[in-house]
Amino acid sequence: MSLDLPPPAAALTAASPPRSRGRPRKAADTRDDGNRRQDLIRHAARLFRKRGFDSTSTRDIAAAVGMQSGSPFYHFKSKGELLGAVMQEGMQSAIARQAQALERVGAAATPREQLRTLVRNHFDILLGRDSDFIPVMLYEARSLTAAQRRELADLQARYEAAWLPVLAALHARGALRADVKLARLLMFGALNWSVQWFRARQGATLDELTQAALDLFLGPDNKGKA
Amino acid sequence: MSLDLPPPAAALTAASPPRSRGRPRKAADTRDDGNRRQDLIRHAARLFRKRGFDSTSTRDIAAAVGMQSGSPFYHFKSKGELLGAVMQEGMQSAIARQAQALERVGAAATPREQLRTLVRNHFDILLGRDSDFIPVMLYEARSLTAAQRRELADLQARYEAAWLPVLAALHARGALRADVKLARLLMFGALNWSVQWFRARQGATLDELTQAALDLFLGPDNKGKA
DNA sequence: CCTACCGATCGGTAGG
DNA sequence: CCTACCGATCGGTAGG
Repeated sequence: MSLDLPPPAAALTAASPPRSRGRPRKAADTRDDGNRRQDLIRHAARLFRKRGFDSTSTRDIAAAVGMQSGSPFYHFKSKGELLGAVMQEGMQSAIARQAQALERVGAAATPREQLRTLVRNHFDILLGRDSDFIPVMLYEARSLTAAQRRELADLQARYEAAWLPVLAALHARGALRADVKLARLLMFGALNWSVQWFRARQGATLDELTQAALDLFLGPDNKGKA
Repeated sequence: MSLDLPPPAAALTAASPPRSRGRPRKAADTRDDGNRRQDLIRHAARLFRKRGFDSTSTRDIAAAVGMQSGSPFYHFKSKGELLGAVMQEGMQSAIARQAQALERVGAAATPREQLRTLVRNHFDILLGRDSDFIPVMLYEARSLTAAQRRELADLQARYEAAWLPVLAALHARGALRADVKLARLLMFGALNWSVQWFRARQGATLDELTQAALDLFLGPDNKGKA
């Protein structure tokens, strides 16, 4: 599948440093194998989000990481595989962060607090630091092949799985009135659409957003403070 | 701005009918001026929705209406203007349909019934018959120029204006707990995202969707039937 | 609205 | 990972 050649140590910036002469150093334990690949994924995510998959050329991406136009294809078989890598990495990170957030709040928390945790974490993934991967996944899915979509489906199902028991518990105690399945779809829409209008450093904070979403989705909290 | 030549009467289909010979009939009062232009807008909307703006070529659109590759540019100065026309037409139609729906339900209706009308109409515009225009506007806005965006902003503001007093009334009587401004953004997201997952002829109907949305957004209806 | 075309861009590749 | 390139596609235009 992938090429066998290890990537040569590359240090190419605006003012290129003097080329090392003589015999290249032997393959050390710390070869920067994945660094360039990661650079490509990260910059591709940023450009795909900003301009869309179709409007971003592989040349744009190469230039962003300081490569020549053909070089991304040393790391990825095609532009589409680079898109798939962005989404895969985004979902894996999202799942990990979601698990950590739930662990932090604890299993003894009320369903309401668990939902707050999920919503707050979701906003962070969509709008916080390094938040290009999931928006790309949400808004550029059309450019995936059927096979790529299948590969992602499993990760997405894992991410969504954490929501259903929380919503079911809220439904059982009357805090969530709508059908659980439709409620999840509508709620995800409310959150995911924030990518279109939220601007950091202007308007609401992520905490305020989270509060507004909970206020909208759940009736008043009739067991505790006002 | 636009060319002065009236478009010749064109009747080109798969099996082209015999060409009319002799002198073309004189310019009648009913010249099919706008028909071809409308055809282009309608088919462009369908293709833009299905494949996206960037992945749809002007050749695709021309072929869909039975034209040659260069002919769309007789009707539109550029591909981007065709996109703008799709969105303009979509918004004008949406505003008209929303006004009719509100008229039908009547000003004496409760805020809850007015919101139901707005939501149901919005779903119809997004997911019902001839529902390509607004999804294109929602999901291809990135391809617009700044000038086009400004032209659309006025229409969008008019469409949104109908929602705010209804939401304010619901907020005033405690049925809507969240901040009105954020609530509108979150609600629009919940509705607009349905474009991504709703499949007609499978799953819920638009009426069921509307009910679920109202259940989610508003507390229980504590003045009337259960 | 068609015919015939241009210039630019793009994804991708061979060969080192 | 770079160099040098290819073939295809695309938006758009002149001229009728």
